[in-house]
Amino acid sequence: MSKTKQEVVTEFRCTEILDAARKVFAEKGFSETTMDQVAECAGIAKGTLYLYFRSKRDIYMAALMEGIRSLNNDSRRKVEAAAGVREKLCAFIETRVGYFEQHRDFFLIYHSEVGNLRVPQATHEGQMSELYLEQAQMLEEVLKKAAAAGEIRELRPDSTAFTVCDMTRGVIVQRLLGWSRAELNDDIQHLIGLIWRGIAA
Amino acid sequence: MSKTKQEVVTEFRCTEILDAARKVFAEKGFSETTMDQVAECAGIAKGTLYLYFRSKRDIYMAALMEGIRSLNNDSRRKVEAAAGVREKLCAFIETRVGYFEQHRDFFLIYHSEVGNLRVPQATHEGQMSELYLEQAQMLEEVLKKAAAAGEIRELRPDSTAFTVCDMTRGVIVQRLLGWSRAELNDDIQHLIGLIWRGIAA
DNA sequence: CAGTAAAATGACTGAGTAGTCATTCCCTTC
DNA sequence: GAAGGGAATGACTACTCAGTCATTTTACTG
Repeated sequence: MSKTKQEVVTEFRCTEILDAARKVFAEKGFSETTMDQVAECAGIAKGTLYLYFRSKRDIYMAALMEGIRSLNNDSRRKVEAAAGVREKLCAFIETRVGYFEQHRDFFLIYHSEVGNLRVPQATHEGQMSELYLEQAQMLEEVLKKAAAAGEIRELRPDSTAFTVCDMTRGVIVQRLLGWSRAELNDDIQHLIGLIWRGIAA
Repeated sequence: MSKTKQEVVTEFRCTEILDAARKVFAEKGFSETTMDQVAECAGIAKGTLYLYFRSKRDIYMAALMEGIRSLNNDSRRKVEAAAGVREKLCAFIETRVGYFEQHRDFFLIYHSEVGNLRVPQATHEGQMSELYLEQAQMLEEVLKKAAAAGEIRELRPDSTAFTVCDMTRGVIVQRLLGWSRAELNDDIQHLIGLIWRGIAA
């Protein structure tokens, strides 16, 4: 009973902290953000942060990982629900673009972290690229099956999967930086058109 | 005479510093790199750095800008020299992939900076994205002309240009992280195949 | 409405580092 | 080979900030 209550409070605080973290880290980046800023944004004292997280990096990684996990789950669900290959691809792209439009803060962290190819922190080593690879592998499976069924031509599914991910990310960046004035759906359809002709049998 | 000599020394020192900077910034990222490390890597004292550059950020941006400028020049030259559209595209991708394979340090900085969508430093504001857009615009021109000549189908040249850039960058990342075990040329050809079918008339 | 335990606080500390500048070094010139 | 001046040096300063912990606040219980 009391334990449940405690858990609820803890979860609430954690969410509060991670939301604040995403906001400020997105604005300034990891190094330029101070714990005082995170605390202020979350409306709590700095010491409190350390009741729920070990370190600054911990908060950052937690905010990042949670977002990626949630995004991957969304993507997987939508892709599985879609019927044909083209629809699955469409679902993948739409889900991701949509998710990031809804969570710009998260995208900024995500994108900047993907930009960090240098060796990650020991504790989280691998975890990040594991989650990153997960999305690509999901697509890879779709492409493999489609190729086996003759629905698309034979090509290297791994490389192609990565490329689709890259293109999707690219569209999001274009939109975020205001380089694209088109409607969201036009951007997506344009991209799908390009990909589909590229891989069609 | 003496002025020329001084200029030579200055240029030499600057090159020396920027090379060292690229190396250490690539390893650790901007914030985690100390000026002492840059100095040590360049084989000079820290104070000397400040005889040639105003600040840490100055060195970083100089290293970055010089690289981008050189890359863009290479790309433009090769693209202009190539005959047809497909060849121009090929030249673009080959040049960039090749350049980055030769300058991995630079790519790490470049890639991490492209990952920073937050507001850049006041002084260099815009300069970065200007140089970044330059490459895409070059491609855009090629695509526009090709579309007008009926060599490729009609599509949004701006968006497509960005997408090609994203895909190119993606291939480089795959190779750098060891996610691709294919030969360099296979990766490039695979990508071109994908793009060409995607945009062909 | 005490009494107590858990949660929250924020002043403080210690480590780290960008940038400075008095001093030293070295090269040129006469 | 002495004098002069510009280049190089690195100890030092002034500051920032992650993480701590003694103190205060809050919440619960009997």
